[in-house]
Amino acid sequence: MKIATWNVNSIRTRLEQVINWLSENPVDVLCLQETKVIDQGFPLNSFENLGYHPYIYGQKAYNGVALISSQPLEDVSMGFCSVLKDLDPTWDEQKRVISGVIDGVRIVNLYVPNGSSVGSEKYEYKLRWLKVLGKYLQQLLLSNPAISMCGDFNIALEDIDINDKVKIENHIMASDAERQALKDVLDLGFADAFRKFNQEGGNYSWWDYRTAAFKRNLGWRIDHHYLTPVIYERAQSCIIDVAPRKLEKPSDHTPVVVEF
Amino acid sequence: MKIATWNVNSIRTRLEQVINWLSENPVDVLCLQETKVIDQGFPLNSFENLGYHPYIYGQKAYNGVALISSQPLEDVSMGFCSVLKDLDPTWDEQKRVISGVIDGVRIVNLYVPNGSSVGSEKYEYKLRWLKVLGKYLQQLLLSNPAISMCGDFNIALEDIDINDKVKIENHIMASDAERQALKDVLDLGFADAFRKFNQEGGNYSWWDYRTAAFKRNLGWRIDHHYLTPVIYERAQSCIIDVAPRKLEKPSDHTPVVVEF
DNA sequence: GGTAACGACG
DNA sequence: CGTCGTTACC
Repeated sequence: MKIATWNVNSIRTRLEQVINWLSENPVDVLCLQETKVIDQGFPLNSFENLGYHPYIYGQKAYNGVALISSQPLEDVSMGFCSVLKDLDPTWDEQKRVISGVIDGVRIVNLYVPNGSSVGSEKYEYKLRWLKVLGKYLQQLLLSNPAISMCGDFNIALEDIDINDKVKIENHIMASDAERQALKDVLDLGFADAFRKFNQEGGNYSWWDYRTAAFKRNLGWRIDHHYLTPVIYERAQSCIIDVAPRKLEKPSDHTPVVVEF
Repeated sequence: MKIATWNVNSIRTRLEQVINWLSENPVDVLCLQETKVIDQGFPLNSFENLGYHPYIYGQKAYNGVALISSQPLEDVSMGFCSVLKDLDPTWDEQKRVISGVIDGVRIVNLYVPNGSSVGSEKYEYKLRWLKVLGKYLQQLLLSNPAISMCGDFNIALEDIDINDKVKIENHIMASDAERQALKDVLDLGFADAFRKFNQEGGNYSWWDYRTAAFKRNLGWRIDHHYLTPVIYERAQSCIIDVAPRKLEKPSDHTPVVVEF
């Protein structure tokens, strides 16, 4: 099974690129982040015409996630609150979580808050959000131990996931508290699929639009696939496909594909 | 001599199309309207690299005209006021007029105000602007009887210049007062080059972006070449080149080329 | 429908 | 740098 994650930074702006990529890179599920469109504006037809089944969870201007599945998904759920019944419903105001089951595997697609800068209001929200994510996954694990979680985590777990031109010290996406919050989540039983196959630095999935970061390969590896043991054991590859980032008017992120 | 007029609706957005067109359609002078950029932002190099001499007169966001000449122009003048010394300088706040001499022929490039709707403040401005234009041309004619005036006139002089789906009655760009104001100007000795060669309707130079007007050929002929007798007599052709309007992300206007 | 400017966000 | 939302203009 092939699962791809791609923060497309607006599905409407990137539609042609996404459709082209998907045509040449068929996957079982394509997990999109930052679709940046309300559900009525999502280009469902483009994916249906390719034979895919889109499941969308969007909002105006910001955030927004989607699952583009080769076959109908089971038990699709949008947001945290449909899984965590007692959770404050404001946690679902930002559309950052969508999940569904394919061939017995639960796919969880996340757009983790960026956090703006260390110590900011948004940073605190990011940390709290990761705590909620932990509870959400605990709940999901109760009914299904086979989870493939992916998305834009907006966190580089290790220093080798970041180009060395960056002053990592207290940098957003690299601060200790963020990393620890993510590690706490992963301690539920998730392992990084990419690191099963590759121990090298210099592998990035995101390059800032500013300062010509891509041309200078000043990137970050912040888009991940995290797998629970039953899935991790059978994982065969995890590849960052840099090609889409080279196109005209690209997303700042590029797809990452895991096969298991 | 070949003179082209083209309202490009932003030279920065349309640069590639304009350069491609000019490469395949060399002219002596290309007259641009709605460049929509201040002079520091005008892509001079792109034209210079093609061997042309650009003369620009732009402003922020709106209006803006330019002469792109195959050879250096003489006696280039920007705006009304440099010709009409006693004119209120506010007439040059909107950049709509540029002129220069090539091979003894004065080229006048205009972006006539649109006028918004009949009876509006902007409509009155359009009528007053055309009166000033008349005085401007009178002054120019004193020193040179050979004038080739072109541009986006935002006026369809005859009903056959407008598709018949439009209710012409008091429509902006077709009202009696506008037509009369333009006719008063033309009475100084200008004749419509296009009508020397073509008496048919259905020939348009502008199609509204809205309502799929181009696909349905619901256009207007509002981009004109008006020639004084010495030039008009030797005119050999006047062609509307519809091709650029068929491209992706086109201007709403297409080039009109006169040869004399 | 498609320009541009501006401010917010990343 | 490059999204979006807004406003203004055509």
